[in-house]
Amino acid sequence: MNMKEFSEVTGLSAHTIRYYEKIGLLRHIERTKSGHRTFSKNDLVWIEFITRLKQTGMPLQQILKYADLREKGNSTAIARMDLLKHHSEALEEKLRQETQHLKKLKEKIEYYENLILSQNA
Amino acid sequence: MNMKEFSEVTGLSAHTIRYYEKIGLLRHIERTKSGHRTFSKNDLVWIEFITRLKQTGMPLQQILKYADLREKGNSTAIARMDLLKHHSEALEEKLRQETQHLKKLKEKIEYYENLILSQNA
DNA sequence: GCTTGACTTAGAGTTAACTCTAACTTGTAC
DNA sequence: GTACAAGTTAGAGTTAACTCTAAGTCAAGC
Repeated sequence: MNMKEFSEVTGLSAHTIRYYEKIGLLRHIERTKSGHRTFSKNDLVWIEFITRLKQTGMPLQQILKYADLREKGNSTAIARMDLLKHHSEALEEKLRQETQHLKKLKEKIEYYENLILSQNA
Repeated sequence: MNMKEFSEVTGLSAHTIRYYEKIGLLRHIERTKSGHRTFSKNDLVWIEFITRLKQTGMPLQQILKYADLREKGNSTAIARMDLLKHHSEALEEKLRQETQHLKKLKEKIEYYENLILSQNA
């Protein structure tokens, strides 16, 4: 898969993909003999995982730590699992808070609805 | 309420509070004759609302739009309600996605748990 | 073989949201 | 009345995560 295609399927710009490689989120990307990147199915799976972590609010620095552990092989399985466990707990807490915020927002919307009804009465 | 107290109850630094005033998120903050800010109960309610919007991912620019509408009085009630409705819909969608992400994360954690069990067997 | 679009790099620029600094003034506890 | 903590301003600096630029090389269709 060339850069264009990879960019399209991941939804990330070529700039962003190169940036991710530069900071070490993507590693060992194959190259053609002329120097162009060639992305594999594995690269795709990995970047989708990165995207998932990112979309749940994990900063790239911490994703990088996961990438470092992954690089070191099987012996780091427990450390990686711990990292994911912490993150999923934080995410659960965030979900609880956001749910609470949503409820309050809806109450405020309802307040506006009543206000507007009474203005038109 | 002076700056120190307001900072403590809101959990925001004095720097951040002044910054919020500078960009127009906080307006008409009273001053003592010597120039020190004095925050009211109203200011507190308003900043808690700002914080809620912020914590659900609304950028300050958009919160500022809400503040502008609020400034203009009752005639903007519908516009403000619309803004909140859009945001609460976006938030609902975000919650759905995060819930999905959480599920996948937990699956991955379970995968690690099994892996580690089999390594120790 | 030439055009046009895609690719490469190093490094500069941008944006949001703070965060800090310097230089100074005010308030409060002894 | 003197420390010292807390307040003020304008403006500079920081951080994360891109995003773009310049200057060039490569690939594919005609």
